[in-house]
Order: sequence, then structure tokens, then C-alpha cells
Amino acid sequence: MLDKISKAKVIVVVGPTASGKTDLGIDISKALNGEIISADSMQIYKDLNIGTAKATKEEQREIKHHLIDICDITEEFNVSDYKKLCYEKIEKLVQNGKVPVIVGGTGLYINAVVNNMNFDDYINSKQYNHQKIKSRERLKKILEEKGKEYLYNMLVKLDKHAAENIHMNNTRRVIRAIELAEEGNFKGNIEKRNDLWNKNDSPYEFIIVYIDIPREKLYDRINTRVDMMVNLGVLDEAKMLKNMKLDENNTALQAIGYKEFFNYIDGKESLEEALTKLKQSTRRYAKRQVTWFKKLNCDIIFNDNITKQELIDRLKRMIYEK
RNA sequence: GCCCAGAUAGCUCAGUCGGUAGAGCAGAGGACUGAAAAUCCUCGUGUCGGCAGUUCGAUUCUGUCUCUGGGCA
Repeated sequence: MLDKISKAKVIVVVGPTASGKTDLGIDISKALNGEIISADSMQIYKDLNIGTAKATKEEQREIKHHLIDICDITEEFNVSDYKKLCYEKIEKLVQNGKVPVIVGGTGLYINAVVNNMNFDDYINSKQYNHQKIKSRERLKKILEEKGKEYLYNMLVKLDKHAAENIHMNNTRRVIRAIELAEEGNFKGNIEKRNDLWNKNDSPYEFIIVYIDIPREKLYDRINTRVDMMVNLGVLDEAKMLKNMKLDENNTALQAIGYKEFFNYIDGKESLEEALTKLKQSTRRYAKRQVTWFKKLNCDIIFNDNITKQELIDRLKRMIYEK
């Protein structure tokens, strides 16, 4: 009981893409003396601004945003990096008397923070970049030559419990699990899995706000936002990214909002077609996000039944009153 | 006006030698523990264009009508 009271409160704003997280996060931060910590696997990268729907420079001047623009496009980054940096930021803000407001749509990152996922054998991914890519190429070659069944059996031998949780067809995650097992990280081990959930040991108490928008309305917002991005100049960003000739596995290339324009830039497709595809993959992404957040234990659902002011008042009470 | 080809799931189409039907795409649901805006799994009942005829039985055969392509006038 005493424990709970003494824990620093952290607000978390989640919701699908285009649901209005950025605006809500800023409004909450303004009202509660907060600063924003982004939880977004793509806004991590510098130079991807319009397509990732980053807060504008003006918005960032109004309210400080953290964990945005911290990597070059060529750099590797992963959940454990994120979790570590995020906890460091939270600690710093708390010490400065600020309310941390985590805003983002990357379910895995949110999960890692909120459930205090344990990465005690932390390895800085940047240092191991080269080695990892080499081992990934090796595994991909095995997949190509011997097939997914062979690859899957490799994992079964290395880490049976990890294999049980991964479908054989999900070769990408099979490869990732083999990589980890070969590094000595047996994530599938049952005892260890239980250890990974340390929610109650987290030094912070997370107050999760989920933005809930009717599907139809969300899809409308996605469509108009995509059109807006074109006017703002995503195509220039897409061209820049394309000209970098990055490795096909590069994380930044996975971002929705750039690769969809590549065929148009090459003249193989009309702009219309590219936009249709982009809107579609954004909708699908939003759907996957909704699935993810449904599982999260949210404290407040922000929908038409509650005004923004009511939400803020409620958060205020939760933070300052016992 | 005449001739030909179509009309089947939201879209594109397959199929049923007559026993009421299935793919791809779209869409929906789900998973997710070190690449996650990625990756993967599951889900297909629809007056088979309308009406009539033949038949035990028609989406399938026949006739007719409507509509859509294409050709000839």
C-alpha cells in the first residue's frame, strides 16, 4: 500500500495511428507539467518526419519530446534499447519534477515499459550490428537452401520453449529466436519467461489512456492524413530514403509511408495507385495496433463519452491525490 | 435493329457431364518477450440477373425478358 503511494506516476497515451495521440499528449503535458516520451519505433529515426507523423518543430518547442530523432537511418535499434532509454528518461523527468507522458503506437515498446520487461543480459545492439547481420545472412541462406522446416527444427533443438511460441511459417521470428539462442539468450525458457514480467517491481505506476475511435471514423482520418502528407512533402522524404540504397532489412525501410511510393518514383505506378496502397497498409496497421492495445489493461478509455477536459481532470486527480 | 459473348461472395473470376458452389484480392478476428509501421495464424451462404418450361430435383439444359461488353448495320 505504502509502496504504491510512493511510486512515481507515469501517464501513457496509446491508440492506433491517426487517432490523435500527438495532440492529446501535448494537451495533457501542458495541463500537468509534463514532457513527452515517444514510444514509436519509427520516430526514433532522424530525417523521417512527415511520413512518421512526428510532432512538428513548433509542437516540440511547446512541449519537450524525448526519444525522437535519436538514431541515424542506417542504425539498428530494438526493444531492449528502447526500454533502457525510456526508463532513464522517466527517471530524469521524475527527478526534475516533471510528469512523464509516454505517447506512442508501438505495442511492443509500450509493453516492455509498462510490464517492466527484463533485459538484464542487455547487449547494446549498435556494437553487435555487424556480427548480427552476418549471422542473419547465414540463417537466411539456410532457410533458402534447406527450407523453413529445417530452420524451425534448428530452433527446436536450440530453444524448445521459444519454438513452441513461434509458428513455423513465421521465419522471421524463427531466425530472430535462433540468433538470440546462439547468443545465449534462451527467451523461451519458462522460468525465465515468468521472470520477464516484472510489472509489480517497476518503480513507476503507469496510468494508461487508450484512445478509442470508431473504426469508420479512424479510417477517414487515415485517408485524409495520407493525402495531407503528400502536400507536406513526403515524396521528398521517400526519394531521399530510396536514394540511400539501404539494405533490404533496414528497419527504416519498413516504415509505412515511404516504400509505398518507390514504384511511383520509378514511374512504374501512378500516384493514385501508390496512395491507395499506402492508405490500405496504414489501415491494416491500425487494425493490428487495436488488437494489441485491447490486451493492455487500460485505466481510462478516451472516447466520445468523455471530454478532453474531463480526462485531464481525472488524470490530475490520479496523479496528485492519494 | 441484327449477331456474338457475358451476368456466380464487396471486386476479378473459376466451377457444377443437372443433386443449391470456391479461389485470388478486399475485409474481419487473433498472435506477438532483443527487426515490431515488421512478421505470422484463422475466417468465404451467396435470391449462382428476373420469369417461365423440362425434370423427382435447375445455378447448371431450353425459352423469354432485363442489363453489360464487343461486332455488323
